[in-house]
Amino acid sequence: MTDDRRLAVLRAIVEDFVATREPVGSKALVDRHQLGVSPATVRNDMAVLEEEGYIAAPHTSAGRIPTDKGYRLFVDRLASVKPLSAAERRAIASFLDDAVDLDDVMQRTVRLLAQLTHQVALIQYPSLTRSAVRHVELVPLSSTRLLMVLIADTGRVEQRMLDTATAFDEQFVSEVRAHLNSAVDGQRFADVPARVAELPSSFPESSRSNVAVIVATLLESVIERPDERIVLSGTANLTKFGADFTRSVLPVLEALEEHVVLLNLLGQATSSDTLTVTIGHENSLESLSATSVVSIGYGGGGDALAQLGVVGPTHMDYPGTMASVRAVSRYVGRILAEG
Amino acid sequence: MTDDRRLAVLRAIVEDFVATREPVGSKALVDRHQLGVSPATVRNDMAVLEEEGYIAAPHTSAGRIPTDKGYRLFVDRLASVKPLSAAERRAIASFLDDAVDLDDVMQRTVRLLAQLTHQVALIQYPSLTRSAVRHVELVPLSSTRLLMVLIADTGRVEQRMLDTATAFDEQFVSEVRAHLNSAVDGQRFADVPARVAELPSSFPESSRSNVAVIVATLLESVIERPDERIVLSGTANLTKFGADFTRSVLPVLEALEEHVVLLNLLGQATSSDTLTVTIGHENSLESLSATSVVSIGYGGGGDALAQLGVVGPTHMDYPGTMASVRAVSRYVGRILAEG
DNA sequence: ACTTGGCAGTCGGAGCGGCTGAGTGCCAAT
DNA sequence: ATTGGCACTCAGCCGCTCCGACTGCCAAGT
Repeated sequence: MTDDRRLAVLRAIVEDFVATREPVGSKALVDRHQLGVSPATVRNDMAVLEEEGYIAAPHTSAGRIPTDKGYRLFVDRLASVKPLSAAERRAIASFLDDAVDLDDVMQRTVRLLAQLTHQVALIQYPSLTRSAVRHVELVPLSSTRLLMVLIADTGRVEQRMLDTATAFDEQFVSEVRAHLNSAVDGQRFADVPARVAELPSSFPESSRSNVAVIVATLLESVIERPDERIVLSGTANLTKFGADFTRSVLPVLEALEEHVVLLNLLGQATSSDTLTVTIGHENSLESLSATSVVSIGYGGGGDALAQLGVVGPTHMDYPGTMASVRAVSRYVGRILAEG
Repeated sequence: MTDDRRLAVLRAIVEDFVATREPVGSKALVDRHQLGVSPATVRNDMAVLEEEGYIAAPHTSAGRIPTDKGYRLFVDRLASVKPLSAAERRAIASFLDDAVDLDDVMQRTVRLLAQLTHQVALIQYPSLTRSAVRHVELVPLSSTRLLMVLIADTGRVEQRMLDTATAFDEQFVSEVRAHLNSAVDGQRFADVPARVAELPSSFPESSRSNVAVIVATLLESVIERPDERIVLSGTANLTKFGADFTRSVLPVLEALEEHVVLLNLLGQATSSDTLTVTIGHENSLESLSATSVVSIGYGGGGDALAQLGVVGPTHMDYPGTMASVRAVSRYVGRILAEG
C-alpha cells in the first residue's frame, strides 16, 4: 500500500522543515531519509499531499512546507513520543526540588520548561476553585480593620484587607476565626459559599453586620476571578521565528502580555496527562495564527489543578516539546502533592 | 556667547533623532527648529560637537546621531521636565486605585508604566529589610508540621513550611505565636534577628529545640534574598528598537529574564524622588549597551522601599519617560502608605 | 571674529538586469 | 507503480549605475 509511504514522506517533510526552517525539495528528502525510492516518485507523492492540503509550495519553484493541516496529521498520527534524556530528567528533578514556596515552584517550573523546549513557557497558578482550604487567618490591624489571609492546600495564599462598620475586640476576632475555620477547613473552595452562608446568624445581633462583612470578603476571594495568575518565561526564544519581526513577533509578544488571553489559550483545565496541541489557525486568536500551543493539566490527579504549556512557532519540534511538557507537568504535580 | 547655541543644536539633534530615528543633517535642523542661523553655521557647531564626542556620524555622508555622552549632557542639562497631561494623570489614578492587594498593585503599576512610556517597565517588590512586621502567624498542619506566614506592613506576605523535631500541641503553638508577635510586631525586618535571638531560652528545655527551628525559619525568610521579586511588562515595546533583530533585541530579552541582573540594573535603592538615568555603555552589562534605564525609588518617604523604572533604547524620549516614571512612583508610594 | 553662500567630494542605498540553480511537472520507458 | 530525462520557472544574488543627502572647506560679507 503506497498510502504508508505518503505518510512517511509527510513525516520526513515536517522533520526536515522543522530542522532547517527551509522549504524541502524531493531531492533533499531522498538524500536525508532512507525511503528507498527515487526523487521522481517522491514528487508524485508530494503532488498528492499538496492536493489534499497537507503541504504547500511558497512559490512555483521551491520546495514544500507543511500546512497547519499537515502538522495536525503529524502530531495525531506520526509523532512518536521522544523519551527524555537522562540529563533532562536529572535537570527537572534538581531544578524543581529546591523550590521553597509556591511562587518559587511556579517560577522555577516555567523557566525550566522554557529552557527544555526553547520556547515560551507558561504556567497558571493552581486554580482556587479546585483546591481546598487549609486555613483562614484573621489579623486585627486596628479597631475596625482586619487582614484576612486565606491559605490553600496547594500553598497558594490570598490576602484581603477589610474594614468593619463598628469596632470589634480581640474576643470577637478569635470567635469568628474559630467558627470560620471549623466551617471551611479542609473544604474545597467550591463548597465554601454553602458552608458559611449561615454563619452570621449564629452571632448576636450587635456583631452580625461585622461578621457579614468578613464572610462577604471571604467569598470575594474564593470566587474564581477571570484574572487567575499566570507566569511566563522564555520570551527571548521568540527570536526563533526568523527574520520578519514586526509582523510575526510583535503580535505574539502583545498577546503574551494579556494574561486573560493566555488563560483562554491554555484552555479549560482538562484532566492531567492529556496533552492538548493547538496548531496555527486552529487557534482562536488571529495574532497567533503562526504559533502552536502545547498544553496539559497538572496536579490533582484526576482533574487538574491548572494548566501549563508552551507557545511556539508552528514549525516546532512537536515530539520533543510534548515530551518535555508532559514530564514537567508530572513532576510539578508530584511536588505540589508533597508540599 | 555661542556656547549656548551649540547646546541648542545638540538638544535639537537629540530631539529630532529620537523622533525620527534617523541621522539628522544640518539642513533639516534649521528647517525644523527656529534657530535663526544658516545651515553652514550649524555645520560648524556640529563639527565642534563631534570633536568633543557628543555626536557622531554613522558614515561619511550622513547626518549625525547623538553619542551616549551626548544623551548624558542632554538629560543633565537640557531636558526640561515635561509635565504630564491631565489625561495621563487621570489614567494613573484610575488605574491604580482599583488594586485589591499587593500583587495587584505591582501588576497594575508595571503595566501602567509600560503603557505610559511605551517601553519595558519593571518594578521590584517592596524590600523586606526596609519594611516592618505586621504579623507572624503559625498554622499547625499536623503534629510535627507548621506553616509560618509572615505579613509585612507593605502587604507583602511570605510563607514557609517547617517540620519540628518532636510533636507539639495547640498550647505550644499559641504560646510561641504570642511570644513571637510581641517580640517582632511593628519592628523593622532588619531588627528582627536581634529581637528573637533570646526567644528559645525562655521556653522549657523540652520544647526549646522546636522553638529554635521556628526562629531559624523566621530568620531565613527575613534575610534579604538575592532573588527579590521583580515584575516586568511591555516587552512588546522592544520592537521599537528597529529592524536589526537578533543582534539588538535578543540580548535585551535575555537580560530581562534574569531577575538578578535586573535588580542590579535598577540599582541600589536610593532615596525616592531622585531619578537615576543610566545611558548605554554606562550600563555594566555588555548586552544592554544600546539601552538606557530610568529608575527611581518608591514608597517609604525618606529612603525608598524599592525601585521601579523602565528600560528602553538609548534613543528614548527622556523628558517624557522621566516624568512618567516619577509620577507613577509618587502615586504608588501614596497607595502603599494608605493600604 | 562670526557668519554665510558656494562648491567639490563622498558614499550609502535604491533601482535595474542578467545569471544561476534548486525544484517542479510531465512524459515515455521499464 | 516507478523511474530517468528534459524543458521550464522563478527567487535570490551579484554587480552596475545613478541619485541625492551630507559634509568640509574656502572666500566673501557683516
